[in-house]
Amino acid sequence: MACWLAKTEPAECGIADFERAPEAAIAWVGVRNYQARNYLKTMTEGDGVLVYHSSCKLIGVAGVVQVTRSAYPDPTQFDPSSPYHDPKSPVDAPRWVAVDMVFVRCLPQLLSLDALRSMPALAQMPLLQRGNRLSVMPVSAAEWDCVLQMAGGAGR
DNA sequence: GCCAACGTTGGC
DNA sequence: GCCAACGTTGGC
Repeated sequence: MACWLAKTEPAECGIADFERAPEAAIAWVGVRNYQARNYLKTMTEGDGVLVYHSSCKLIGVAGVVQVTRSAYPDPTQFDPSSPYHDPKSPVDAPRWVAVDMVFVRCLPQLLSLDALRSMPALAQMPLLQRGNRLSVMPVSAAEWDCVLQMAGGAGR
């Protein structure tokens, strides 16, 4: 199983939205960055994903979800009414992909950005690098364990 | 709302 | 293919 971290604005789609309907898969749409998209394409069913809340009051890792469907064309790219509409994406060769994810758990407490920065074991995470803007990024097994341990939970 | 960082666009 | 302009991200 591979591990990932995905950024989201909780006002739009946060861990609470997954928790609210724990049986329902949510489509992770709207990724419009090529590097992040390429990571999305390599996700497989069962992969774990740390949900990171950004652009909000409580910034940090808030929970864990799991991939239930690997990459498929992101429908919002063809929807003129969607904020993610991409008129330049060819219908016969979709530019952007989505994956489906399902709730696993909320962390007992949010792991703040400061807390993450305080851990030497996490210093290499792209998330913590200066100027980083990647919205989907790989997480090493060691980083994953570190994060969950900090959160007071079990490992993988 | 500010601003640094960085990706994308488009003219040449 | 270069590079300036522009837009977006995201913490503060």
